[in-house]
Amino acid sequence: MITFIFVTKRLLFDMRRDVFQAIADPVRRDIIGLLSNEPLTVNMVAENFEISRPAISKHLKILKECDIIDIDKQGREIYCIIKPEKLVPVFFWIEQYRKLWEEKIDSFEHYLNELQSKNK
Amino acid sequence: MITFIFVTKRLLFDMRRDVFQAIADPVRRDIIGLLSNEPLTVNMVAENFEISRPAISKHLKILKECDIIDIDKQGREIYCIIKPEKLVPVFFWIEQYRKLWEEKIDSFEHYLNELQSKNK
DNA sequence: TATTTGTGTAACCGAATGATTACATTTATA
DNA sequence: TATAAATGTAATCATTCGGTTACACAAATA
Repeated sequence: MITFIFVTKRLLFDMRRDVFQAIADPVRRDIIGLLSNEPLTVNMVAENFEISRPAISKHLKILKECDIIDIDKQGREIYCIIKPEKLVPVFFWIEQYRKLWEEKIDSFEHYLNELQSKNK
Repeated sequence: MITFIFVTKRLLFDMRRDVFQAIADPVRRDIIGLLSNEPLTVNMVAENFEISRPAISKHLKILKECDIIDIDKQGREIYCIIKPEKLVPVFFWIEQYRKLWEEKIDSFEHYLNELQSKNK
């Protein structure tokens, strides 16, 4: 019985649940955008999209599992509150490549400048 | 016949292919990390992972489709070259929430300082 | 108390993901 | 030229994703 529960849990929770997964979907990025202004109930979030409310519920569930949002139950309404600090790992991951792309963009601009001065 | 080709193309290319999708997978993030040091051949990339070479080939294909890497064919070897500037949209997306998380972290630090001074 | 409202979730579906093995193709080399 | 090496890809598989509709349930309200 214990084994059964364990296996079930493993199957149910073996999916990747990290912030990179959370922001991979455009709908979830939009939800994050909405919640960054103010906490919203599930229905208020859903109003901003064409897809069904249960679909939004599922996206919110994934955001919860990735710990990007907290919930605050007020009676029968559930407010979703963003935890912006959970995005920081993405910032650090991307930041480590900043030097790389700045070099590349700089060298491209340098190339353009060279080209322009030659054509004068 | 034309219809058939069209439908096939649509089915084959309807998947999300953007930089957020590219970095959603941990293996692909590691590949980006490797390639940020130097261009590597497919086999050289694959040596760094436990999974099969075809699996790596597929990840590289996705990175190509997301335009994160370029390829440089040298005889029978294919070098993968990173295009770090393609990560910039992620940087801008995440950067817009910086103020939000800094405020939150600041207020938490303020709270800790208050707590500490009261316990003196 | 009966009903409406806000929300979650189960069942289902088609497509994508991420892996495998087996095979094809091109290029270098013995 | 025969073989080895580097790579891509087809076929297959189990799982996840992202959506739907239908239903359940608790809380507010008429």
